Amino acid sequence: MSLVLYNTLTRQKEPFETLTPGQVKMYCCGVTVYDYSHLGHARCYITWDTVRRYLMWRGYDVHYVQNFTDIDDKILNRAKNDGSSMQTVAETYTQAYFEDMERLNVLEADEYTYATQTLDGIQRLISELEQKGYAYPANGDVYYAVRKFDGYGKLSGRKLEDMLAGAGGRVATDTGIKRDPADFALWKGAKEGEPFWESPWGPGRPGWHIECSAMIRDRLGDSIDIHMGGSDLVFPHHENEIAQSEAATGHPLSRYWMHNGMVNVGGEKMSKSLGNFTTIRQLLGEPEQLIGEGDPTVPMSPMALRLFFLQASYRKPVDFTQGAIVAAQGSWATLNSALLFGSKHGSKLGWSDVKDSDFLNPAAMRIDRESAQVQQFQTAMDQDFNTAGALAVLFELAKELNRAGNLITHAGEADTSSNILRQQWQTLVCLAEVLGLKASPENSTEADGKLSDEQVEAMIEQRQAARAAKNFAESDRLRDELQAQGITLIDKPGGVTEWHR
RNA sequence: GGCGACAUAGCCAAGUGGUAAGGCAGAGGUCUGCAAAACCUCCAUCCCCCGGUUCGAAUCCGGGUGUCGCCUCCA
Repeated sequence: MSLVLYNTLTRQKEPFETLTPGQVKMYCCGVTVYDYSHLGHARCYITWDTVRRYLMWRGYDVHYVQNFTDIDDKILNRAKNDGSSMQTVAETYTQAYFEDMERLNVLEADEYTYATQTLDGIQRLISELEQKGYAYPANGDVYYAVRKFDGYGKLSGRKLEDMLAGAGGRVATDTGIKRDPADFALWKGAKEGEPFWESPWGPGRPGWHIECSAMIRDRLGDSIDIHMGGSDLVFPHHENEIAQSEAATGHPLSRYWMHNGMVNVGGEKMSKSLGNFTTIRQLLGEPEQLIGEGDPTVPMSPMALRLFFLQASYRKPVDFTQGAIVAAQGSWATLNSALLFGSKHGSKLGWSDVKDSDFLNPAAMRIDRESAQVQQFQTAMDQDFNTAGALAVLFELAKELNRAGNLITHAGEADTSSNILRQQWQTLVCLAEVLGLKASPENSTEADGKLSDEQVEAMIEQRQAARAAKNFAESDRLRDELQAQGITLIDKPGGVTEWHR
């Protein structure tokens, strides 16, 4: 049984074979840091974080590199608007990106690269392309001569002739400088007042596509295993990367190319240019705000957002709607309460290690890799990272654990043995970890520390008295008041009322 | 105009030849002063439409219809 993944380059699923056995070199196209990240970015980096986590779980030694585009016209424009500098804008939104990703439980890359720190590599690569006849200077710019590269179009499956035929007037505008309208800039000469770097072609800044080619070469070598990014990058960005890198090195840039589907709103792609985007922090609330989950100003928890994306196939577009938020929140509540099973019921089940520091640490858990659940999980994930199929395993475990937990709470004991529950719980925690899902703290514990047990008991007594006097309005009022504090009452036969937070 | 993707229950969604996973929501029952909680049970004769191949198709082939993406910055 082996891992199979969909390769955009060949348009089919292929068995995963690395260049070096047991090692994976992967590169992900990062963000251009000129604004807060939106849900499209969230999906992208959650997707590749999950792929990375799964490859690690499968035993691969993974080296994951991601870039920040911190030289770009949009950053420049933003700086002009804000009366700021390109560097300040870039640093602000790079920091914001890290904050957002941390909340979404996206692991940090092994290495981050920045265009501003790759100028040498970029210039070396452009020089090389120039020497080999793939690049030519013009008016202070340097362009890549697309027609010199035989494989141009192999990733996106298009022919130059087709593209130009249908593109209308859009590509014809700057033909005065370019030799061919499809040629793209490797280096852009600086205009008056723009930041610049010195180069053999005069002061200027790198084009967008060249930085990825240079960074990959610098950090990972001529060929890598997986290159990934949003499906909107297939053309021209990734196509151009291939043209640049392969013309220079003579080796395939990447063995596999993977692309995630877009996030849609009302059936249309979420994007900056359409203005229909929701930023991650708009949806989740500002990161510095510490708000209880019951607070209506926080409509979605980070893990629910992550789960929302994982419930769909990473390659298909997803529609982001209010209904989707609600459904994902509900789904997450189910998984979350099961993930908390150990902390909540472990001591009642006689687990002696509940207080150990590693009790909740999946890395310290020994689960049975041969168990039916783990095998089902792996079979799903091996099939091009079928996270939706994998989640079915988690939900089955979660439903059983929640049922057992409810029995413990309401009946005093579960009808499943402590050992089996422990195995199920640890399996759930470990598999959830592979998908980057981790328990959020119980919503009531912190927020409702105001009421002591004694106060609760006192109120229950008052309510019992009201009930005895058939003053149900008063008894219901007391129940509601307690419920508002996160305390649930359970009336049992015989006039006994139990409660839990 | 060129290239490509998708169409499965109220909603989301897995499944690529062997008779429809899972989630959300919903319904009924037990219980209850009511409500809530809990537990039990139910929820696609069918996979956009029309043909074809096959013992057998949501799954393969042909033809439609619809939606979306890329071809300009984009995750």
